[in-house]
Amino acid sequence: MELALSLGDASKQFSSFLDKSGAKISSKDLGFCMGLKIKGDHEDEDHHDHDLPLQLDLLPFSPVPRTHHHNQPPSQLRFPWQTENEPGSTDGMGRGLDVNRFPVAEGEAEEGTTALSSPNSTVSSFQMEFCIGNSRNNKRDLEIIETHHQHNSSERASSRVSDDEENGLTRKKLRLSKEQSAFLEESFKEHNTLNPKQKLALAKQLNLRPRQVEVWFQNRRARTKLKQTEVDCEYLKRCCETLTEENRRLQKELQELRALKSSQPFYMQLPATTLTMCPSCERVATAAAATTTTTTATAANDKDNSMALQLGKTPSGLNPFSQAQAQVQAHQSAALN
DNA sequence: AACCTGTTTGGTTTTACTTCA
DNA sequence: GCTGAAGTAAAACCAAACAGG
Repeated sequence: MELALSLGDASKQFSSFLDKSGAKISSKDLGFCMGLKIKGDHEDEDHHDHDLPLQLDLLPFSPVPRTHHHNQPPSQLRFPWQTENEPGSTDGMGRGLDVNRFPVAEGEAEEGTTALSSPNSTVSSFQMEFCIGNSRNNKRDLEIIETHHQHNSSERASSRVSDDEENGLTRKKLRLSKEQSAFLEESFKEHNTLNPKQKLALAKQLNLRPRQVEVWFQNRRARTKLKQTEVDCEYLKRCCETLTEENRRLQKELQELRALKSSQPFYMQLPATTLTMCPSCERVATAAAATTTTTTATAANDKDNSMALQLGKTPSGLNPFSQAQAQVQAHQSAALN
């Protein structure tokens, strides 16, 4: 069994599949497709039907013919910012996803409604009634009276009015279908904000209220921001851990240097010329200058940080502690000779 | 008017538990 | 008594909707 998932130009990802199934697609179409090719346990047998790929097109504009949709032509949508000449656009505007179709449109395109609903969708859908009040400021004027299908998920995926729905069980919330969400998601990738025109066009295409589209984009932006915050937080956490570790290492190094200094006072009195450098020109300081610097540093014994800084400025590339050790060893061998 | 942010609401999924064959 | 399937209630999660700034 082979499973392939494609975002974007489905024609490329599934060319091998589609070649076998003979499906023709336009390379211009943008789609979200999932291909499933089942090879049965009896591949050696003559079960050709097992080799037939199954491709699910999860966006309304994905290019595979919808043979499971009563041979209806695929309903294709375009983004509001696309012109009719742009890829993905069709002249079939205005008949989009209608899982949350307005009651007005319910009757005229019921076949399409059913066809566009994924049979495997667990998404609920509702029949809505809109009672528009007088005040435009009162958001609740736009009452949604919806009743929930109490049947199985595939039935819930359609927008048909059931007997239960007529009971007037009011809900204010509905879930968008996968197709609607996917289309909004694609729209969001293009533009994470909408101008009023785009909002209206999207709402029309998806058979949603403009307010729903607006809220969806708001929530989507919030989710994006939250995710980004989490990522940033994680990054800062790692930075903090790295710096803490570095700090710990430097503290340890400093302690070792202090111990070295107290155990070998003779060598530490020697001018530490090779341990210092001029902070301005970043060259190793002269003996006199170094002496001055060293004296200063020694006088300010408490200010170990400055010493560490100086040590850290050594141009050799070795770590300061190793360099100090090397110097001590050199002095020791010189003293022995 | 549009957006952000925090909160509420409710649908869906997961989990823990019980019952039963 | 043990096991696995089936059912169920509560918890957890997530997305839609709302309110206020």
